[in-house]
Amino acid sequence: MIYSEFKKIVNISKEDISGQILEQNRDSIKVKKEKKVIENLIKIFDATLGICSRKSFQAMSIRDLAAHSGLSRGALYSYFTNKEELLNLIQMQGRQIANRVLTEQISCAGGAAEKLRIAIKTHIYLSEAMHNWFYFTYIEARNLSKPEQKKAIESELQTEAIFVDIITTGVKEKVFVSDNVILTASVIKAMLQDWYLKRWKYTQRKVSVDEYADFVIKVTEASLLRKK
Amino acid sequence: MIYSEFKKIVNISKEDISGQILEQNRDSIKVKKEKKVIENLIKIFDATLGICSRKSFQAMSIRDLAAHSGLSRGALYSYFTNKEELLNLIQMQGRQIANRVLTEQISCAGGAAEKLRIAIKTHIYLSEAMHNWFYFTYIEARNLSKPEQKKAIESELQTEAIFVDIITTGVKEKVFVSDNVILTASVIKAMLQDWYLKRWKYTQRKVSVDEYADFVIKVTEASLLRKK
DNA sequence: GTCTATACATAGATAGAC
DNA sequence: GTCTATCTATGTATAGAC
Repeated sequence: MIYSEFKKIVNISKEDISGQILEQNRDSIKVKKEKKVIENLIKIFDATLGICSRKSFQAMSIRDLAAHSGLSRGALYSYFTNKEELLNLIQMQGRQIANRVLTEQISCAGGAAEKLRIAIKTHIYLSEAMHNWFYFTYIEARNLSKPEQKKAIESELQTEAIFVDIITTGVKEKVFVSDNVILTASVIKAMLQDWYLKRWKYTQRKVSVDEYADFVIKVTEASLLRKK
Repeated sequence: MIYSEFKKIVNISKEDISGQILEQNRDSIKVKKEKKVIENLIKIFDATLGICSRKSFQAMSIRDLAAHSGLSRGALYSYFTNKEELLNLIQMQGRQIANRVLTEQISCAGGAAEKLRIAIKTHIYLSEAMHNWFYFTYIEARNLSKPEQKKAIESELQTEAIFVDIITTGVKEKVFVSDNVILTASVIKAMLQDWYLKRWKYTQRKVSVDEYADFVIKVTEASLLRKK
């Protein structure tokens, strides 16, 4: 799999999902023409993520968003009932895309060792293609309402569970050795996360996506693979 | 070194540093009695960090802070000229304590392998003892002014450089093998950071500080130590 | 469906009493 | 040194015109 191809898949999902978002939020979205809604939702999401890569969601005013999205303040409120709901919509959208792509990709793989490599690579590719969203989700999670925070945590744990499963299978198949599967999965997640939390650092140092992914795979395998 | 002893060291530094903060900010602190200043600065810092473990700095109003610190709104402005400056003060204080403790502890160690183990353990102990501050610093870094952001980045890179140095020495001494020292240091930092960014997860799973530290050391050594 | 104008709330900062 | 009262700015949300 090559990164450029991977990016196309994500873009397709992006439009699919905007339709789904509409379905799931018919009540709070007042505009009726489906085409218009999808078109404007994408504008709104992109503008929000763009602004919030530089400042916090709270620091972004509706005035900001109106200016960057091209819609007026009044019009914006036809797509969400209040600012908090916008925050929820974005989180929902991102989780859905990420989840779909990740599970799709992993299902193709064969043995545990290959599955692990693909899971790592896909996750890093995903966070590269949807960098703004990954960053936004992590950094704004604490400003969600309690029930939405719960969903975010579930999603985080679900991703971790994918790695726990792969490693557990690998241990059973005797290709991996690990005395603490959960902690292993945790630190893998930590390394994956660094790619989108500290992107400025890697960009500055000209570390490529593939270089980083391969390195994480190497470190992981050094600790998991049976020594000969 | 045991965690409980370690915590005492940090508390001593906390008072020392409040004095230093006063020295460095004579111009913006209007209150003259040194004892009062130190006493109230500690109140203000603790209250801020406490509130900001639950919501963002921006979401914390001066009214919130007044209520939690025990000082009135008016009085607070005797200790900083505006809210942004308070943010800077806290970052400064934290960086100074962390930096001092980390360099002190590492200087005691012998060979590269031991130095690496102590550096990892100290960093995790530190972020445990000063959890609120570490979390706050990371999460609020993006809301700093450009020059203050630069200082934060320098501090981050400086910590990473400590690990780069240790590993480089180890490679020269032929106790470590690494074809990419900088990436190795980066992923070590990523694992260290997870301890304070995802503390809820580790608390929930009853993973102790020492267990986590030992695990990070194990993973690191699996990738760095020469295979026999 | 989208805009402009505006009501209403909240937060930062200051002035002057104690 | 600290407090209360208050000014001013900014931001969310809505109402009604187009």
